[in-house]
Amino acid sequence: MNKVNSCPLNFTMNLIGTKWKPLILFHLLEGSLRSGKLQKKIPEISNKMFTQTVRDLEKDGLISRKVFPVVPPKVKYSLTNKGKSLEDILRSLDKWGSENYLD
Amino acid sequence: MNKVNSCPLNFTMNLIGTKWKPLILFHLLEGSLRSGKLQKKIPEISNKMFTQTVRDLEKDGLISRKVFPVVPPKVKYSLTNKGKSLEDILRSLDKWGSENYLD
DNA sequence: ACAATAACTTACCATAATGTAATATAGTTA
DNA sequence: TAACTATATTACATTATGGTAAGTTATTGT
Repeated sequence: MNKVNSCPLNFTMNLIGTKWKPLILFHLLEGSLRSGKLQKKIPEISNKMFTQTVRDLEKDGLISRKVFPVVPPKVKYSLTNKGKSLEDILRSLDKWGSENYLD
Repeated sequence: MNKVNSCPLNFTMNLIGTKWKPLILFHLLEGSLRSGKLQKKIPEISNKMFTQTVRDLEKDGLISRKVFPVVPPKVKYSLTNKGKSLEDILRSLDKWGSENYLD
């Protein structure tokens, strides 16, 4: 996508304005989670989109990924400080949704 | 798109989580604007996407569209109360963008 | 009569986002 | 030795989003 940012808002939307990103960040607000548990918080997401989305978020420095060298694999995701700085926004978006769900 | 909402946040993102919607809403925060003026605030948007997006926003009750029966046409867009209720969120998103632009 | 105007609308095409299903990995347990 | 595990990857298909360029409208100014 040709990501032009005519204003800061646009920059933000290009970073988190997708179907799954805010949802994943939101579920990590309560603390770090193993990959499987995080994914189960979002039943509708496919395996592929989950991996793809957390990779994107990691690339953009919003979450961190810690791999434990065990078998079967163990991976934990958590918010970075940058990710945490979105907390108010994520909660506001969620709140707005709950207030406007019925319309 | 199959819009499933496992949490309110998802509902919100399905409503405004696109490339242009937040931008248009944002520029209407300062008051109503004629179609052409609004579009010029967002130089990168194509004619088609502009119309398509304002129609979507109108359908979802976030903006209102007033047509003046004159020639050449005159159309004004403004935020509805529902749209105005996004003000804090829009400004927060914009603020976050300006604070994280450089990274 | 004819171009200029503002706000669309349409047809057509390209790219990005998302989905499904199958497969890989390699120790642990049966 | 074969199934089980949690995590991830790959190939392939579909749907959503975005873009370009041309056409439409009806009155006003020339």
